[in-house]
Amino acid sequence: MGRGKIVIQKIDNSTSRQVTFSKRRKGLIKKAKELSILCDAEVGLVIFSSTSKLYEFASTSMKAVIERYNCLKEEHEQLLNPPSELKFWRREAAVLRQQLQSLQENHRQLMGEQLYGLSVEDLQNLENQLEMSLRGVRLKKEQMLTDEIQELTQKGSLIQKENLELYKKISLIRQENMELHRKVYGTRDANEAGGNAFVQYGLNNGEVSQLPINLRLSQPNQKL
Amino acid sequence: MGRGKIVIQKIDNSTSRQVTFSKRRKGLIKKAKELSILCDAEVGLVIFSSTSKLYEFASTSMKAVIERYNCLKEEHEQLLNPPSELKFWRREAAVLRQQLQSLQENHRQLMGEQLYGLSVEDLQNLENQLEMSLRGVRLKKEQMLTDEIQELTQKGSLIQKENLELYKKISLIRQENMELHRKVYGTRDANEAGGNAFVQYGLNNGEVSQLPINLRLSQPNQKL
DNA sequence: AGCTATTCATAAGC
DNA sequence: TGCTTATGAATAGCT
Repeated sequence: MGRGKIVIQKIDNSTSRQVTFSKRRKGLIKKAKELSILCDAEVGLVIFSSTSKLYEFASTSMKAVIERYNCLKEEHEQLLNPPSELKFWRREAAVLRQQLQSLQENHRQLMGEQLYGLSVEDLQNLENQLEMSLRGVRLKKEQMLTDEIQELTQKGSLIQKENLELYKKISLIRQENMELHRKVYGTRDANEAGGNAFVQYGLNNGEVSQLPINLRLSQPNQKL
Repeated sequence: MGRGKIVIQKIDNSTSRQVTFSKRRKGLIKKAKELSILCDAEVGLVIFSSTSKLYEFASTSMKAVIERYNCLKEEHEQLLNPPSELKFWRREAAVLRQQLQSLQENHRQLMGEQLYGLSVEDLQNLENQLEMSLRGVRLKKEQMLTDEIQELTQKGSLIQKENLELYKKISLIRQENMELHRKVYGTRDANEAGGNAFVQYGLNNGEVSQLPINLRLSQPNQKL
């Protein structure tokens, strides 16, 4: 019924499909309504579009139709009725509460509390568990500290290298400076004005170069 | 669409109504099916005849359609039905589930697992906690062992006392026996028939009296 | 249950 | 989305 015959299969063109859906949905609901009136029938119609939009028609009310339907097919009632859903959530809460309590007791025992009901064997197991956990935690901590130390050591040695370079540069510049002095003031004493500052910076060159070694020393002593 | 136009109202003639119901019902279901196929929609259709006979069509399954329908409606109704016990229990379950998850994470860390997100400080705290727990558990275990040992020691010394009493009795009875022997057989040797049994039981009197001391010795060495 | 005249729904186009 | 129109489908009333 239309300008041309169509085959009943999914309409490829999305727009066309949307238009057809709109038209036919309207027609279907109209016919459902007519049937219910003409023939004194109770009709319920639910339509979900491909975009999940809901359209519905019910001659009485959808709730009544579904309930009547469920009454006839008593199997489903469990998940669909509000009272049974209430039951479900109550049970769910009870189960969760029990799990929580059990875990809390376990937790308290792991924290060294509430040990009254335990046998010596239970206590021994708990002790073993705690020792194992402790070992794991210590291992992890050590690993992290070791990593950090390694990183610091690397950074330290890098900085040390940089320092050495800087010292070399300073020494070069100082030499250059002294030569310039000599050229400017003749062969007289060069340590007068510009020289002092350099001497202070470069005073204890050997001491600074030992710093990275100190950093390395703290690494291997961490084990317990 | 028929030989004549009809008004949409309940058909009086029962037979005619029955016929129309049959025809239109078939048509309605056909159109519902076509809509679901053409437009990729999920459709559910329930029809109760005036004689309460059920006819149904569902593109997927009626159960799925009704569940989907209820899911959508529940979200809507939640805002309209504030004082719902259902709502309460759902929230309760959600809260409990969250608590449980939090505790589970904590628990796993206490068990030395899942330490990936923790800082060195966290790990140190965890280690301290575990050490404290371990101390508590060991203390409790020791206490129980000490108690048990004390009890055993008490029982042992009680039994030892009882033994001593028994030895005294035996010794008395033996003397009495020997005297009786003397009276019966004259001044001759008394260690012949009846005497042997007693001698075997009482042979090493001094050794038995040292047993309770052994029990006591094991008590103070338990600490670690 | 079949038939057919008639009405209706709707595909295509704008 | 709405309106129009040609056309096929649905079906009212009859047999």
